[in-house]
Amino acid sequence: MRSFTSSRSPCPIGRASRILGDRWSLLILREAFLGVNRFEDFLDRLPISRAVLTARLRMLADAGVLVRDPPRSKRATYTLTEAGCDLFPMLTALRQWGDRWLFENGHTPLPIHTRFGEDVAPIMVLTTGGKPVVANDRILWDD
Amino acid sequence: MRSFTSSRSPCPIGRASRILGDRWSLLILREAFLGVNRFEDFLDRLPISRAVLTARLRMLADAGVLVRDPPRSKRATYTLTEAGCDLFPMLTALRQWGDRWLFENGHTPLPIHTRFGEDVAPIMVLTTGGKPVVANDRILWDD
DNA sequence: CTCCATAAGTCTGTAATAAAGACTTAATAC
DNA sequence: GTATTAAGTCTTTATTACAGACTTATGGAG
Repeated sequence: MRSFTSSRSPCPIGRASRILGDRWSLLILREAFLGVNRFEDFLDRLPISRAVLTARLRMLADAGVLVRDPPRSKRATYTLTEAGCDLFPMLTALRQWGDRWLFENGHTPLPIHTRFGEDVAPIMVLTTGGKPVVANDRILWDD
Repeated sequence: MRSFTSSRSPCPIGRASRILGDRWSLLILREAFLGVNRFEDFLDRLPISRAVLTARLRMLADAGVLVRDPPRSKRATYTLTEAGCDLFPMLTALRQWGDRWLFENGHTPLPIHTRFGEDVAPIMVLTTGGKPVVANDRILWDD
């Protein structure tokens, strides 16, 4: 029983929203990036019901974001695929946005250290030539 | 009647997912970035019901992503706030991800021209020193 | 090999949210 | 003022979510 058929939208955001646009997918992926990969561990860390977690993990696997191993038995692990790992820039942008706009004044995000000992810089949209692109360059959104 | 009370999660992704983690919010924002700002225009461009669109627009306004003007009468417009515009990097990252992973082989995104005549570059996560950060720098995700 | 503990998943009844579309209200054009 | 239409509400039906008990299968201990 397949719980996900991919969207046929011509728009990448339309397609992506069918995968990520629900109450749990972003949170499941956050946990996956933190290293969580077992069913019961997701269950412990998120206030989600078992049935919905089953459905979401299956959907994310069908969508190619997670891989279930072994594919056909119990006691499986769910880990990020290459496509899943590639959501890292989007999730980081979302995280930065949340830190900027969803906390009371005075909130400072927990310090983030990379293996270089440097903080993560604010994510920017740049042209190939390195010039900043802003939202009201509306042309960007032609579909 | 308020249709949204902000999340108290200590995690910015937890908070953000309460705003963006549903079937319509990302699509409404996509349209908003395209310049759509009237109720009936959103309705024409998305297969959403009137009642749900009413609720979502109110939620997005309560969340500070859109602003409704005038605030208390009909015939209003909904436009992106500064916080809403600041979702541009996240939406762009999502768009790039969708273009990379959600289309059959051979798909090339529609050419995107900025006012500089240059394409948009792939969004990267960098340290303040300009070094690339990758997903399994797991430390990044400590909450 | 058998049995046990437990991870993963299903099932059931109830509650919340969404869909479709008719109906209502109010703002603007004339 | 009246007509038009944009914005929103209401009602019914359908979908999805929830809590929690129950089932199934797997890996380990002996």
